[in-house]
Amino acid sequence: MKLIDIVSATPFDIGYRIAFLTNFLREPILRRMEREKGLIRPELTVLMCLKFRNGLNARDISEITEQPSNTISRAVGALLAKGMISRRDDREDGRRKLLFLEPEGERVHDQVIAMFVEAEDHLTACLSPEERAQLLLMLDRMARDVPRWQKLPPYKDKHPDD
Amino acid sequence: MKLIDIVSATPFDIGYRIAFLTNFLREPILRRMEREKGLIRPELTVLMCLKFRNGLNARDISEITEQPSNTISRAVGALLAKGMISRRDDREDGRRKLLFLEPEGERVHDQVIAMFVEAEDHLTACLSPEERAQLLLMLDRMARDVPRWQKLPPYKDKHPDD
DNA sequence: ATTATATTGCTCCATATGGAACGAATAAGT
DNA sequence: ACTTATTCGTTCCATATGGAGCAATATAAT
Repeated sequence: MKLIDIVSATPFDIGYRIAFLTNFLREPILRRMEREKGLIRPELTVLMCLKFRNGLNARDISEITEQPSNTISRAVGALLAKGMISRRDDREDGRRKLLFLEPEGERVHDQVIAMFVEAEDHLTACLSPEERAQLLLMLDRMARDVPRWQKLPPYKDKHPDD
Repeated sequence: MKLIDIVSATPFDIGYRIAFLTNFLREPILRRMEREKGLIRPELTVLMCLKFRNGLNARDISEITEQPSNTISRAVGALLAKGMISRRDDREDGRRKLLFLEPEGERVHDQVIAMFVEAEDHLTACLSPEERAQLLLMLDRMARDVPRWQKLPPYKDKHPDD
């Protein structure tokens, strides 16, 4: 018996398959990143944010990624110690410390991203180019729709105290 | 700035969006399950496996879900203590201990699944019925294709020692 | 000015999780 | 029969992670 059979038997077809794919796509790579590059997950999160926009502070990254501030704080400390990012005070607000991607950080970032790109090729190998484009459109629409339902009151429990 | 903008800027469109959706779909529910039902994730894993097929042993569940055996062992112990599952020795092999879902376990399982079903409705609200069906087909094909590339030698590192 | 409130980044602590290894039970080889 | 190898479940240990709260700084109110 395979896990996919259990997945198929559940009444949340799409969500479970998406979670299933995430598990087998992302986990091995992150595990390997931890082992070979010595980076933990929030550290990659920070690198990706800074790669996208340099000069953010820890609070920005925490809010964008919806990760706890202490998690980001730890990651920033580790990346600083490794010389992968640098930090300087914001002249306009002494509380803020601006973060910048250093060459070493960008190098490692790009290496990890390359692993994900390779995995993506495997993942989508069974799709035609048209299907792939269509899938991307649908996923993008769903992703951009997340904020609409994410902030709804927490999903109601249909059986509170049975 | 939103996280989805960073997602869009990466060269692994589909995989990242899938991981993004998984994060915002699954994490809040699992967090809530831990808080309100007192179940941790591997415990739900065990319940789902037994709901699908009663009488598995811990090793079966470990192999099906590709979770470490100690993780499953802990979850089984916790579920036994709560009376959510039961266990009896296999007459044919004294090492194996067969696991069975108890009514209390099934009740909690169904409650958690109901949360996922509700989230799935939110997730797919932006799709037409035809799109939804098509998405499901593609996701299913990709999920069933995972074993093909999963067991390939670990993804090559394109920049080993730059 | 002075007090109250908000924000930033961090540390302490509890816990979830995975890797390694171990004892018990079984199977395989000779 | 006896030794060796394998399998099952478990415990020990290291670590990643999140929640709560704290000190420093900045802003607002009076």
